[in-house]
Amino acid sequence: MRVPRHVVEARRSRLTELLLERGYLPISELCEELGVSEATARRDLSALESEDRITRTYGGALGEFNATFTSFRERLRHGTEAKGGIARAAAALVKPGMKVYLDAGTTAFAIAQELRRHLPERLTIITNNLALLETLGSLPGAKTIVLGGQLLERQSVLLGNEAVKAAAAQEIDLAFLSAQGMTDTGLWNSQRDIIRLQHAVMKRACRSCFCLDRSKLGRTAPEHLGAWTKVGTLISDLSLPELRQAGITLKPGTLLPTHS
Amino acid sequence: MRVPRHVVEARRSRLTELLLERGYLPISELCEELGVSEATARRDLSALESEDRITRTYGGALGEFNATFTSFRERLRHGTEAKGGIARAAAALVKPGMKVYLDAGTTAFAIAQELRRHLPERLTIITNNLALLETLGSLPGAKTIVLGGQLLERQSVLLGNEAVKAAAAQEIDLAFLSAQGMTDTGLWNSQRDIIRLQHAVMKRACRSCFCLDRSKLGRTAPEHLGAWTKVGTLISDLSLPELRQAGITLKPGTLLPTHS
DNA sequence: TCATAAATGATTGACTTCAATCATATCCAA
DNA sequence: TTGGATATGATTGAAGTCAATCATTTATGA
Repeated sequence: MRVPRHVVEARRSRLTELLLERGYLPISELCEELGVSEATARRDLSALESEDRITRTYGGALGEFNATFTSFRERLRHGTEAKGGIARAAAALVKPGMKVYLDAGTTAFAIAQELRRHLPERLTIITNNLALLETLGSLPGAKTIVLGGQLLERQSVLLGNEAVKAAAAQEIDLAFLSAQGMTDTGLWNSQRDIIRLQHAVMKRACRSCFCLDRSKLGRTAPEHLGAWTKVGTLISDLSLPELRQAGITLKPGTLLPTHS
Repeated sequence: MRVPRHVVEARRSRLTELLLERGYLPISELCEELGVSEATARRDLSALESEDRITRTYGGALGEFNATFTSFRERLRHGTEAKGGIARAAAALVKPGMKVYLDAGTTAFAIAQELRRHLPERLTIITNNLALLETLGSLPGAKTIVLGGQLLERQSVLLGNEAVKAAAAQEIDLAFLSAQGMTDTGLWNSQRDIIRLQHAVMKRACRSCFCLDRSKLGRTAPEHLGAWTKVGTLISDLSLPELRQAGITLKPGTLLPTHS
């Protein structure tokens, strides 16, 4: 029997809420919870999936909550070859007892996963990258510090004055930073707030390593992060000749290549 | 053909890694990723499930990642009747443009969900409760600030000196706080670091509301949070006579009852 | 070295999920 | 008020999932 449109919408909202709260629900529980037949529950799931509000699985569904996280991890899987090499080279620099800063972005995520594999003792990890916390929270014997700041809706990162101020009070042995582009004039990033935080971190770090794969070469972004003279270490799958061809000359010892 | 034990363990570790990265995977993809038959994949899933390292679903499996979150949300669902009332009463105090602090714990989660339903304009939410961020990140027009601090593994909350320092720099209109127990001598909480942060928040807040349901009455915890004279507002499903019977007398106007 | 235990893949049958179809009831707009 | 559109539940057959069983292969320990 047909039912008013707003009732359908309300039920579907409730369904997404339920999935958001519970993470995963099998069809049978959805029917019970919503008081509808399986056929209707499936129809709701189809509708919501085509609006990208949930993710269907065989036998049930996942809340968008999971979708955001998996999409983030999905993004990570793409540049895997290059990013994996960069992450391994970066993680090899980390020694027991160090205080390590990890930037926003998927490269930092790859480094964190690498650290989980080969975990040095008494590590302190400092970051504002919320996507890392699920990974890092379960590291035994490691200490994780979040700088704080304002939550950026789309990206899962904290920025702003609070973040800059907190960074200025830290001691950092090794900072892994990323950027959106590199040209002959230096490094580029998308947002002024990200760059402000990166500057604050660089000022407090004994060593700053920028991690950029070859897809960033020749690209710019709205904001200029800094000239090459300010870069202490560049970890990349690019070679010195490739960089020189793009007009980038580095001081010797600056480039840390990835061996894959 | 039998295979060495360490190979099996390695594959199962890899399986949990995969699920942690992807959130959900159907059996077919698991077989492909791991290079084993369905039968073996299922056996691995059974083994890992009995060790509580993953969650099986019909047709696939979820990473423990989801399990932690759902368990948190599961916990929330239990005290629902009381907590829901408290959350509604609390959310009713929030007016447009306010800066609101939300504490650790499931009560704050309930308040955040309530705020999502009826969202005042230009809200600023300040918190160290990471479990809230997924909920709050999607609130349109609201600003979310995280204080920062050290990540506590079990609880998804940030504490320590960084948190206290950051709290001291905030302006807060309304703070919603919780505690683990209440007796005639005042409020109790489990950890010194939590209490230090709560004190710092109370010092900066125009109004501090403690949210405790009746299950907390008469219970103590390792650390004393403060005497009743310091409590500005108590939101609870308890009545004044019930409190008096437990030896607790409040200044008039302190108790904000829940009407369910 | 040998016997036992363990891991694997294939197969089977019971059970579940799913999309499509259909009849029915009710809404919504003309 | 009326006719078409739409939501719903039941049914059905195809496809998928799952646990149990069995034969085979190989690690492991005595």
